[in-house]
Amino acid sequence: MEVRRTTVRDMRRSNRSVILTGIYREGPLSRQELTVRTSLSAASVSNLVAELIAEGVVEEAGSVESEGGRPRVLLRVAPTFRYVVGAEVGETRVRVELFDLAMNVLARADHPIATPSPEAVVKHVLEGLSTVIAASGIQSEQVLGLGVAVAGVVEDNAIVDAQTLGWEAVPLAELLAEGTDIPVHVDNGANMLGQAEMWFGAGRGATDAVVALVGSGVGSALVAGGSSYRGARSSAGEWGHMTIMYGGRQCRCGALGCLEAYVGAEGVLDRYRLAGGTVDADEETAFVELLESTTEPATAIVNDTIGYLAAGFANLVNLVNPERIVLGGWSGLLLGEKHLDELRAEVGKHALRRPYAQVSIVLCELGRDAVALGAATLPVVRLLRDGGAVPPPR
Amino acid sequence: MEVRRTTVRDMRRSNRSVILTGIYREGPLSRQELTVRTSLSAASVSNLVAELIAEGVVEEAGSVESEGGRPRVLLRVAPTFRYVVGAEVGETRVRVELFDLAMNVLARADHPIATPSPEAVVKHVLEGLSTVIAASGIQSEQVLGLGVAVAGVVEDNAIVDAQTLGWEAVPLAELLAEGTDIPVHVDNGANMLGQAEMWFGAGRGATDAVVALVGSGVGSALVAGGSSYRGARSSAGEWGHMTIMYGGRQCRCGALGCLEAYVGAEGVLDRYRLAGGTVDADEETAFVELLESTTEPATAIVNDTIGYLAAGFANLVNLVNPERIVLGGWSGLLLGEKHLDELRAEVGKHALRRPYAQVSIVLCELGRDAVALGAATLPVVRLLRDGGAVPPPR
DNA sequence: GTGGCTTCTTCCAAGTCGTGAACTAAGCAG
DNA sequence: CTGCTTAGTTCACGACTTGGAAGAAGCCAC
Repeated sequence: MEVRRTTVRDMRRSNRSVILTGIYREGPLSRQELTVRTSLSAASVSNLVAELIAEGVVEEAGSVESEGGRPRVLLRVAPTFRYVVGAEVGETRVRVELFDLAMNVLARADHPIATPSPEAVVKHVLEGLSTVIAASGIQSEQVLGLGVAVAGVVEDNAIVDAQTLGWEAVPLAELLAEGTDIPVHVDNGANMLGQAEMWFGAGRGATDAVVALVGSGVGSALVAGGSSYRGARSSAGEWGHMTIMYGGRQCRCGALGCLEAYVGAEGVLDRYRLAGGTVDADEETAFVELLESTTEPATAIVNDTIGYLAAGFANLVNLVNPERIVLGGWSGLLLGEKHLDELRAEVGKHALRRPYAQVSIVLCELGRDAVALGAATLPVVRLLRDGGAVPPPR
Repeated sequence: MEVRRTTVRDMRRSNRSVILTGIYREGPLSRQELTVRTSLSAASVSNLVAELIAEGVVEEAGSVESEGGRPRVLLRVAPTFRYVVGAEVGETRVRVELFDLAMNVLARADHPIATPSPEAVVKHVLEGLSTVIAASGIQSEQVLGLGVAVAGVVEDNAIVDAQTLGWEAVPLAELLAEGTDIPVHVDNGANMLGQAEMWFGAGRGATDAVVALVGSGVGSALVAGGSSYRGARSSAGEWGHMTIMYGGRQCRCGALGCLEAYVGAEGVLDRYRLAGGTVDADEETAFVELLESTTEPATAIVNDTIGYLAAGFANLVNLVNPERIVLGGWSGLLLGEKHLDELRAEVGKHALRRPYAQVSIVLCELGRDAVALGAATLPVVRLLRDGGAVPPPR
C-alpha cells in the first residue's frame, strides 16, 4: 500500500510547507496574499507565519502600500537562515559551490581531477565542501545539505552506473557521509541542470516540460506535473538513444540510428567530415566553424541536423505532450541561437498538430555552471517539502 | 499556488481513501492487516472501518483464522453498494455495460451506428444507459457514474478532437449530462483500455508502465507513479506518430517515418503488398494470413515489423524507463502471440542495457471489450479517491 | 488631530481527528 | 473452565483549523 496515512501533524507540516513554498517560489508575499492563495484562514496564516519567523526561516522584508490602509508586510525566506552546497562531478574536475537560500553564490571551489576514481572524487568533494564553508565564513551547522550531481544513473543516492567516469555501483552518498555530518543528496547531472532551468531559468512557471541537453552526448530531464520524473528505476529521460533512423548510423551505445548519433556534437562533426568538411581538432571550435561556414557541405549538414533534432523534439511533443521544451547543452545552444525558428518550424512538420500548438520551444537561460546550482536545490526542495523543518543533526 | 491547504477534514477523507483503496485493490483484508499496511493506529482503523460499514461501502466477508487467537474478519468493498456504467464510443457502434463494484458485468447494450454524429452518440449512450439499468433491475440512484471512452483527444471531459469520428470541440460530457442525473466522465479510449489492463489485466501491480496499442492505428497509455499520465494538455501517449525512420514512409498524419506507418496493421499490409504479397480485402484476415505465411516476402515483412516495433518499444524504454510494457491492440496481440520472444530480444538491441533489464514486456490479458470496463473504472477511481463519499445528487 | 481604511494579531469556542492505553471479544489447548 | 493469544473497540487527551469578533497597527485625507 503505497499511499500513506495522514495525521494531525502532517496537516500542520503540510500547511507550513504550502506557505513556505509559496513565499519561496512566488517572491515576497504578504500574509494577506497568502490567505488568498492558500485559502487558509487569516488566523492560521498569522499563526504559521509567526512560527516560521520565530524559527528564523522566514523574515519580513519591507512593506508595500495598500489601497489607503495599513501597508502589507512582505515576507521572504531568510536568505541566511541556512546555506546549501552544490557539487558537480565531471570527468576532469570537481566543482563545489556554496549558496545562501536565495541561491546567491557565496563561494566556489574547483579541483581538477586526473582520474575520476570514487576515492578521489569523494576526497575532492569533501575538501571543496570545507573550502567553501571556510571561505564564506559560516558554521558547518549552518549548511542545510550538500547536493551532488554526477553524469550517470543514480538510484537512491547511490551511483548505479556512470560510464563516462567508469563507475559501477558506487554508494557515493554513503562514502561522502562518512566524511561529513552534512546531509548528502546525489542525483543525475542532466536532471540537476534541468532542475536549475525549471527553477531559475527558461523553465520557470512550467509544470510539464522537457529540458533537452545536446552536447557531445544527448540527454534530457523530464518534468511531469511540477516535479522531475525518473521512471521506475531512475533512468527516465534517456532521449539521446531514441531510434530516429531505423538501421541508421552506429551510435556509441551500440545501437543503430540513435538521435545522439545524428545530433550529438560528435555525430554532427563526423557527418561533416564524411561529407568532405574539414574539422578542427577541438570539438567546440570545429562546431562553431561548421555553424559559421557557408560552404555547401556545411549548410547541408546544419540543415540536416536541424531536421533530425526536430524529429527528436517532435517525438517528445507527441509522447509526453509538454507545455515547454527547453533546449540546452553546449552544441544545442550554439545551434539554437542561430536556428531556433527553423527548428521550431521543422518540429511542426514531424509532430501532431495539437500537441505542437501547445508547446513552446525555448533556449536554456543558464550556463553550464548551473549544474551545481541545480544540485544545491536538492536540500532546498527538502526544506520546502518539510515546511521549514531542519533535518536533525546526526 | 498549486499546492492546497490541508484541513482537518482532508485528513479524514484521505485516511478513509487510504483504507478504502487498500480494501478494494488488495483484496479482502482484515482490520489488523490494514493497521499494518496503512500504519494507522488500530483505533483509527476500527473507527474508519465502522463508518465505512455503516455507510454500506464496505462489508464483512467471512473470517480467517489467526495463529491461535481471535479470527480476523475480512473486509471487502460491498459489490452492490453502487454500480458503475462504462460506454465505448466507436466509429460503428456504441457499447454500454453496467458493472457492480467488483466489476462483474450485469448488463450490456450494443447499438450499431450509421454515422457517428454527436447527437446520435449522445442518444445511443443515454438509451444504452437506461437499457442496462432496466435490465439489471437497479435504481438509477444506485449508479455511481457513467464513464465514456472515445477515440480522440479529451480535455476536461470534453472531446477536443476525434478524427476517426470527424468531431472537433464537442462538449460530450455536457451533452450527456443534459439527459441524465448520473455523473458523467469522458476520457480517451486508449487510456481506458490501459486503465483496464492496469487494474485487471497484465498491468496489475505495476506503477510505471506503458500500455502499447497496435491495431490499424498505434497509440499508448502512459502510467507514471501509479496513475495515468496525460501531459500538459491531455494528449500524452501519442506513440504511434513517433519518427523512427527519418524521411521514411508517409504516414496518414502527414509526417514521414512514423512508427504507425511501419507497424500499424495498415502499414504492415501495405508494405507486404509492395513486397509482392497478396493481401485479403479484410484487414484482419489479411494480417492473420501474413503471419501464417511461410513465403519469403511474408516472413521478411513480419521480421521487419518486429524490428520496427522493437525500436518503438526501445524508445519507450529509454525515455520513460517503465517497469512493464503491455502490448495490446488487435494486430499487436496477433503478432505478439507468435513472436513475443523475438520482439523482446530485438528490443534489447535498440534499448540501453540498464532500462532494458528493468522492463518486462508482456501481452494484454483483456480483450478489446475492456474499453468499456476501463471507462467504468472512472467513477470507481473517484469513489476511492474520495474515501467512499458518494457525489451529491444534482 | 480625527476619522476612515486596510492589514494584521489575538482570543475563544466549536468542531474534527488520530493516538495510546485500557478493555472487550473470540478462538484454542489443556 | 482456565489461561493464553490475537483481534477489535472505547474513551479521554492533545493537536489542529476555523470562524467570528475585537482590537491593534500603520497609513491617508481632511
